Amino acid sequence: MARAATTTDVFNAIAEPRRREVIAVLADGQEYAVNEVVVRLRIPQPAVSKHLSVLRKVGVVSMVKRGQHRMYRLNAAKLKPVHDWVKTFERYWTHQMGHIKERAERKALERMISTDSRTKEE
Amino acid sequence: MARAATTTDVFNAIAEPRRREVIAVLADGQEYAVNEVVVRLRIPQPAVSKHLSVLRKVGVVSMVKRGQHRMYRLNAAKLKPVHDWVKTFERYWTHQMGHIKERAERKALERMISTDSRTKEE
DNA sequence: TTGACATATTCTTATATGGGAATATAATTG
DNA sequence: CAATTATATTCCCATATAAGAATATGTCAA
Repeated sequence: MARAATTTDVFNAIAEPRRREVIAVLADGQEYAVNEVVVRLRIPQPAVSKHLSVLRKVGVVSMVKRGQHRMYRLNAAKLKPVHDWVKTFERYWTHQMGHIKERAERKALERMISTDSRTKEE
Repeated sequence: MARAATTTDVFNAIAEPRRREVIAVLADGQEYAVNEVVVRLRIPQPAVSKHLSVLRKVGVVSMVKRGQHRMYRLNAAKLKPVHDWVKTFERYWTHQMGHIKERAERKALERMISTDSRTKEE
């Protein structure tokens, strides 16, 4: 098997640079027609449609038909899992490293002591 | 072309679920030998080595040889770009939506007014 | 209805994976 | 040196793309 489907995993959906560009266009929370995105990003229309389609399947954007146009809107809430995940590491660049290193060293010591037993178990 | 290389793009590197699991093991900032990761995640050793290799190429982990072992350590700083990117959307789930919607509607109006001219230009 | 505009879909192709199996490389120990 | 332990690498395969071109579908306007 290759990778998890772009169409079911948000992390994968945003892994594509152009998809992030599309999201950037929608970032102000307004509705955009496909062609508006096309004009702004200078990416072929089919490509934009495809990327929007992927984003829609993951739920990162929503779409409503309006006459001749399909209006896409960002559904930022779907990005929260990514935020939550990466937020875990915030402390690594926010605080001075002092505390973290201390803790790490303490833990490393504990781990070293119980290494052999742990290696065997399960 | 397919997708941007996993080995050069952090977003892509973390798109793989198992890679995030590996990162989770290293999340406490300590050094871990490959086999420690193997035991903890119950993933075949070659797989772990490969994932670590990818993460290392992107700089998300660093490695030092120590005797028979290769110790890997998280280099969380490399995740900051992801954090910065997704942080942009924080307001969408943090604040009440009131203000955001107001702004969006105001902007939508502006845009509607200048739509035809913009569509033609460039 | 015909045409023009907006968007989606289909097909093809090149390519980048991830996994599994087997094997190679390295360092340690007896 | 031989055996063992720890890791990396290579090969092969199935598959999921992304891009580009061409075409289909849908909608509005005269």
